[in-house]
Amino acid sequence: MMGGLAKGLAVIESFSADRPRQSIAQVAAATGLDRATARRCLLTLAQGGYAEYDGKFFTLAPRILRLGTACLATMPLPRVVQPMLDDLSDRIGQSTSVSVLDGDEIVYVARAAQLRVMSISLMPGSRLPAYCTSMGRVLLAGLPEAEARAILGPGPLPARSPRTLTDPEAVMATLARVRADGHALIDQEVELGLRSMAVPLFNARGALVAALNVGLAAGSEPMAELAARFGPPLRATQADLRALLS
Amino acid sequence: MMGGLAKGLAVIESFSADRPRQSIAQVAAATGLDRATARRCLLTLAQGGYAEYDGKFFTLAPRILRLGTACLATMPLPRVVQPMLDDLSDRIGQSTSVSVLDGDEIVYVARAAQLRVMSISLMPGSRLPAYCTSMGRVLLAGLPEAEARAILGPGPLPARSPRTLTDPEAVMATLARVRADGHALIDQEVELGLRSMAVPLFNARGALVAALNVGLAAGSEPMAELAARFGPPLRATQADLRALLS
DNA sequence: CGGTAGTGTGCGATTTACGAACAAATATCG
DNA sequence: CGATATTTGTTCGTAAATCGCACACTACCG
Repeated sequence: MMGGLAKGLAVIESFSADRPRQSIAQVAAATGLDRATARRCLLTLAQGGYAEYDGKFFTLAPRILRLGTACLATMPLPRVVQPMLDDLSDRIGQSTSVSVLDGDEIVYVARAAQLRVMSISLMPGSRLPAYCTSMGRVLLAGLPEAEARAILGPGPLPARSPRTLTDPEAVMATLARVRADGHALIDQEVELGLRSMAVPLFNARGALVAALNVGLAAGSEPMAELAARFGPPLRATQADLRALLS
Repeated sequence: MMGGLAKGLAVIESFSADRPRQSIAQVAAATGLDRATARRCLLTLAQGGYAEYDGKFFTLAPRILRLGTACLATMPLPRVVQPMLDDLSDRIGQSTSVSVLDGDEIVYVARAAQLRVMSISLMPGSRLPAYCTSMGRVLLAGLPEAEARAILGPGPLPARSPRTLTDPEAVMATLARVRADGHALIDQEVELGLRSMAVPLFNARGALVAALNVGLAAGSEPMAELAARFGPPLRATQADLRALLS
């Protein structure tokens, strides 16, 4: 309906860690927009304080963060779960997180970090693919089979580690298991040395709204023991949050 | 130049923690746009997956976070400082943060939390006013006097606690002190029970690019001791980062 | 010097935004 | 309870904006 707005948002999204500084032509190429249009978008962003221009390259300004945090702030989820996440994390001595599904990715909305075991640093707003993460499996398991299959696509899925399941049907099979168990276990599929366990978070009406997980360094213990150790505290937090989530 | 984009961004910013769900008319009132225009913006956002519409109210969708995180990802700052922040936080056993200045607010770009002492939860993208925070004082002290005074405005500044300095000239006086000391100390000005100390972060060319702070619960010790205890580790990290920042 | 890549600037055709008007829902009040 | 106000959502015609193309200009290189 409003082309200009959609184009401008696409321009913002064209910036990433790989391309923090872009020229007009680069943005035009990345977004498929005409150079003149990209220029107008970028100048508008610069005028609004959302971007900076040194005459050659454009950079996003901190003001852009207002857009994202407006969303985080509007979600009651982070505010409600953060205290319980901190508490849970303290009790079990491991990092815990809450995420929601956005397309084929999970988006972290809250996190209580303990020890750094991952190579990348996760924070609210960070994204990981759904198919190879414990929270992603939990969230996919809550969808109708056809929808989950559509999100996974025809495959093969990118192997983030040697242990990643790359066949969509293999992932679909784990989803059935997740539904039966009420939790998902991931053993070094997203990154070698990292294991995690996730449970779904339901609201008071019983709808699946998010996932809660614990991540820890891979050890020698069998995965079954992991479920025995972290299942109870996770389920306790899950139950506590059930009444608090709308 | 591109009115539609600017209006759409204003619509996104009109959402906040206080107003997570807004009707068309509410958005129109908050942004000063015509109802028809606000409607087009919102429908465009919904069509792009940035917002959700239940026929009555609009809500921002997680996809919006892509815009903000696109910016965080483009900033080399978070990636560079996060490991050193974690390390520093472990060594001194307190929460540490890095922020940059955006207008009259500081924006957190990285954070290593230890114990929760503040009533609000801070995360990358969070904002606080500059005038009453240690990092804000450091960043204001790096500006020309006239600019700092312009940002502070005519006053009086809102008193976030009984100890908040509300007179812009009083704040300006502390800035001179900050320049002389090379650090800023804040004693419960942003919130009762919370103290903090900040140092500036310079890049390799000597330009002020951010501020680094440590926050801790207020105790009985004099503020001077705080400077003696945390000054050395803060300055060590400050020096380590100097070469890494461009 | 010619080629390449990038930027800035008109200029029609098209699209969009504005404002008012209409329809529907909600609130107010006798 | 029913009728009138008031607010909200939607539609529509017109005026003004943008879009995409084309061309001129600069800088950089072989």
